[in-house]
Amino acid sequence: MRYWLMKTEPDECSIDDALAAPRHITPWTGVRNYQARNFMRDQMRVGDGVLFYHSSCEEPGIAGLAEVASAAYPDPTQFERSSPYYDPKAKKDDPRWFHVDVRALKKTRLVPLAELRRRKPLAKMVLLRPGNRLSITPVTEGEWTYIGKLV
DNA sequence: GCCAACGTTGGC
DNA sequence: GCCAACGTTGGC
Repeated sequence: MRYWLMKTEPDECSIDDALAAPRHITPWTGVRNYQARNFMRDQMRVGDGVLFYHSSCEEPGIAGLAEVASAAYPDPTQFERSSPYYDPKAKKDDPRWFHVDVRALKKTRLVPLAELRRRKPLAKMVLLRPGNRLSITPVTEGEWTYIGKLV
């Protein structure tokens, strides 16, 4: 069992949106970064823990808890010409982008980025590394447990 | 809206 | 395979 932090823009899909979806499931489409794709495709397993993170918004931070709900499968938006995530180089028989389904479990209090930075036990979180922009980052078991008590 | 940091692209 | 130019991310 592994743990992850997944960023989403609440304007696009907030924790409330994810909880309102059928069976609380959101297909995590639109990831167009190879490292993030590889995490989903190669390392995620059904049941892995997910910190649901709001980014690019008024108050960035952890907003909820979720879990990985499927194995990785090809992202259909890469083939949709009208989609902002359309990738002309992706081929049907050789998809470039993969994603998993995420099941939202609960909304938590918003734990702001500034608070995460302040918490000594979280000092080594990948999310907090200077210059980090990855939309999916691994979380250690220690960090997961600590954050579980915070929220 | 700014801008620093980073990833990707493509010419050579 | 290098690297400059460009586009994107995301906090502020």
